[in-house]
Amino acid sequence: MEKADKKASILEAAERLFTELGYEGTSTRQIAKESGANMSMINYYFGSKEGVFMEIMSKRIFGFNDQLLSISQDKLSCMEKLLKVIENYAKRILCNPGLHKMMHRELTLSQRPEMFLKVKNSMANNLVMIEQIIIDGITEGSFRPVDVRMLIATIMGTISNVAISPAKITYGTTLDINNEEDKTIITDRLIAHLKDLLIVYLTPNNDK
Amino acid sequence: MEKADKKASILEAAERLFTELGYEGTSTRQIAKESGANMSMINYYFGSKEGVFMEIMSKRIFGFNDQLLSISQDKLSCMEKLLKVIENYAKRILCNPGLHKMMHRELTLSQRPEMFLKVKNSMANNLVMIEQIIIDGITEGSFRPVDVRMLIATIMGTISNVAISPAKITYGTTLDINNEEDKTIITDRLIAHLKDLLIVYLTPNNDK
DNA sequence: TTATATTATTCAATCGATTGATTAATTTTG
DNA sequence: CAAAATTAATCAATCGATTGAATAATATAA
Repeated sequence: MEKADKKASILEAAERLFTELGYEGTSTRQIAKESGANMSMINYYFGSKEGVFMEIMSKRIFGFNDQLLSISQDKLSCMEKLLKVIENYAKRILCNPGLHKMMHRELTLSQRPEMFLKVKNSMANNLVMIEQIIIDGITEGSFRPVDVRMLIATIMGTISNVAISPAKITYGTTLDINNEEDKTIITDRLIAHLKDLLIVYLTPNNDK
Repeated sequence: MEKADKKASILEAAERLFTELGYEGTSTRQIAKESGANMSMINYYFGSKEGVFMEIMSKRIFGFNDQLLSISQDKLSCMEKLLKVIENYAKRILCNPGLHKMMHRELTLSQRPEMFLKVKNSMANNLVMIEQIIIDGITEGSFRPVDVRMLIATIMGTISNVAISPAKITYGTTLDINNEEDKTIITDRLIAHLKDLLIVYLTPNNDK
């Protein structure tokens, strides 16, 4: 096996194990076994177990932020911007729920400060961008005045909840987010719901 | 130190450590050290490390379900029921965010099936009760027809997001959920937001 | 009550197993 | 050949758990 293959297979196995069992719950021996590599190869390529973890998370988180930025600069109405950003955000999280689970766990642990900061900053980036769109909408009068931070908690919380909750709990009866076909259905349903919710909630009331 | 004290101090230290460092990230030696107990006392009282964990979670989860049931049987309108249930649910989660973090982590791990089931069932219980209230409201025409499961994801996701997200990320600038005074403010703000959101979103549109 | 038996609690010491990491030797590659 | 890649063997440290003995508390018997 060539170098690139072995390195990739370690990352692949490690990501799957970290996702399922958590960082502490995964041993380097498991990673080696599942990837078909010798234990020493982990330290040879990544320096340490934490090095593998950092590489996985860094690679995944990278690009997670830049993509949304362009949308917020498009010539669209605030509502169009908001819906588009959320759609992208939801798709990106649901296409890899395992990573989101991992990020969420890191966010609730005080074990690895460096990783905590990385995840926190990644999330904060998305937050401020969404915040700015909503504030703009309220300022120009196209949005009702609302508790912006709490609304963002609703947006991110909804997406997160769908991504994390066990199959068959969140969504109807038989859908399973781990099934590729169902995943598309769930994603569309989530986006449709968020659009409906935000349009109804943010559109100023004409009755008054 | 008397028996009850020692047993309690082990549980107390363990809960704090499990919350901060996760189950795998906490060693029995740490628990013993922080609680001032001998290591073997952990096994003497709880059988194993997992026994301590189960006891903590069981005690906390117990009662989390029954309390909401009475509300759903009160003589209230669907909207009043829904808002009351959510208020109770939010308060209960925010009064102990650490426990919620722990439950959430267990929900994303496939390490301890028994614990996973316990947490899952606890959440599912709350879910079906909220679901029934919303379905009733839609059936009798006092609620708009909506994607019920997705709306529940929004409700639970919002509360969860506020409970889990690091201080100063979710809510404004200086509020910290670990500060007892701020916690009240945040809880009230969250409840007010959810009430506003649900009333606006679920109230049938008179324009049409 | 007092002496004895039983049970519950606490302790230091240590168990075998596993952890992440390193070494030195070997193979593969260019 | 030399450099890079891979291996088996091993390291000290720590893991959760158990041991047997000592102490404290309680119950029983006289």
